[in-house]
Amino acid sequence: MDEWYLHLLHPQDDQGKRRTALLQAAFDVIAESGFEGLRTRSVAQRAGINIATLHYYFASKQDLIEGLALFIGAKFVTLHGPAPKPSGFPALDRLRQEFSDVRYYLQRQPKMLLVIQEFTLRGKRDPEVQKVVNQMNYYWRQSIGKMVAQGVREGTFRDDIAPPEMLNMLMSILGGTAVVPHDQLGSIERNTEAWILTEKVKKRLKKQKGAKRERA
Amino acid sequence: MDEWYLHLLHPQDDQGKRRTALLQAAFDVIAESGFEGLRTRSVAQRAGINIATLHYYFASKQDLIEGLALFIGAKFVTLHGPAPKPSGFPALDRLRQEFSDVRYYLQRQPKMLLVIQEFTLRGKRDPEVQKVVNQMNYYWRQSIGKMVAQGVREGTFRDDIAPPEMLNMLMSILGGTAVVPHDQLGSIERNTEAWILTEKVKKRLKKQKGAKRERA
DNA sequence: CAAGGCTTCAATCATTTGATTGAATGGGGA
DNA sequence: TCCCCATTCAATCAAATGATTGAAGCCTTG
Repeated sequence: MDEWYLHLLHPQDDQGKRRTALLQAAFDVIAESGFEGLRTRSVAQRAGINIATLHYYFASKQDLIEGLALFIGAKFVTLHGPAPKPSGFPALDRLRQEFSDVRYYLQRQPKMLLVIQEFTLRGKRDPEVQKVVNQMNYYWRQSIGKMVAQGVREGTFRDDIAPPEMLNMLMSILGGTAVVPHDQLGSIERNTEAWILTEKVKKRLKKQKGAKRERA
Repeated sequence: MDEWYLHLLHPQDDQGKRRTALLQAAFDVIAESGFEGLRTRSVAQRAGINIATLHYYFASKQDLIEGLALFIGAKFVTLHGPAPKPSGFPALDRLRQEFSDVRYYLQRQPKMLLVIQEFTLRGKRDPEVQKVVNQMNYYWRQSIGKMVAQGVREGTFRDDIAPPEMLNMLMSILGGTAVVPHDQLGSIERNTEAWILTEKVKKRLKKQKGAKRERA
């Protein structure tokens, strides 16, 4: 996924802004009523625009949906939770960033999560949408794959598990957080760290923590 | 979740059979086109029944959907993958049964998985559907919770992780398998066992495996 | 056989929905 | 100023859609 699409998020001209307003309206409608309740009329009304004008910007409903898919894809790669405090282990920081992102989506962007799920389902019967969904998944998997490689190389992550297997486990754990009560995310994060970090790093972290408590 | 609803799956009389045929047809339509494409006409046609007759069995489309939710809830608790070979550790067998179930759904019942996801999304805006979805999740979580308790009690599962936390991890791992390439499920199962089993049990299993290889 | 009620169906209704049309609007350039 | 063209809109169309109606079919019971 390249970055050519960023203009979608920050349109320059009036034309782009109206397009974006329509996409945002479509996003809201889907978040509220799902694809099941997506009506071109509702989208136009919510954007304060005539239906015919909507069809000026998007030839058909399908066009609107595909435009929204790209819009969401662009947002997905730029939305992040707050960065964790540096721990001295870059790969661990990246892992914590992943959990921070999940937390951010669950708590601050639940609509985004909903709409992504709607698109994931629609992708099963809509090849154009599927493309974008696949890109998002690929991007995410790739990013976690790099983190695993770095963690093992650095000695932050244990090396007795083959990196692709470690990647699978992380994908499953992170992806599954959606089915777990939201207030249990901390528990999952802690246990994931306990599972993935080497003993040496865990000891080092414990020492740091002890020193911090000392100072306080 | 009780078992009073089993009549939904094995109707006795003609009336029940026609009802079930309609539900099955609705299930198929949703699997193919989602709620987005659910039309009473398609359902009736697929069941080879007149639309008015559909409305005789289900007063409204909403009625049909709620009926289908119960139907799926009933199927959910009865569908299982093949039972694993007994390992000598009951809790481990239950864990393997869980993975067997996931594998079964992914490979043999992908439609069921799709439709459950559709209902999960719809539940967000439909309280009646939400009830059934919640029941299914509760049932599943409960079942895994019992397994964890048994595993720790037996000494099959490690005891240095609080059972509720172990439950969270398992839910996340199992729930996340949907986002991982299906052929990686074996890798996840192996690593989950490696994570959850006590050293003693792992050694015992390795010895069994060695003996088996000896005999061969 | 006749009565009564459960079940089915073709036909129809009112509304919703995606899309189009042709006229109006308004700003920029010659 | 006048023209051009991109943009916007009220009005409208044809098809789709959830639901209803009234007649007919069929089985059980007396």
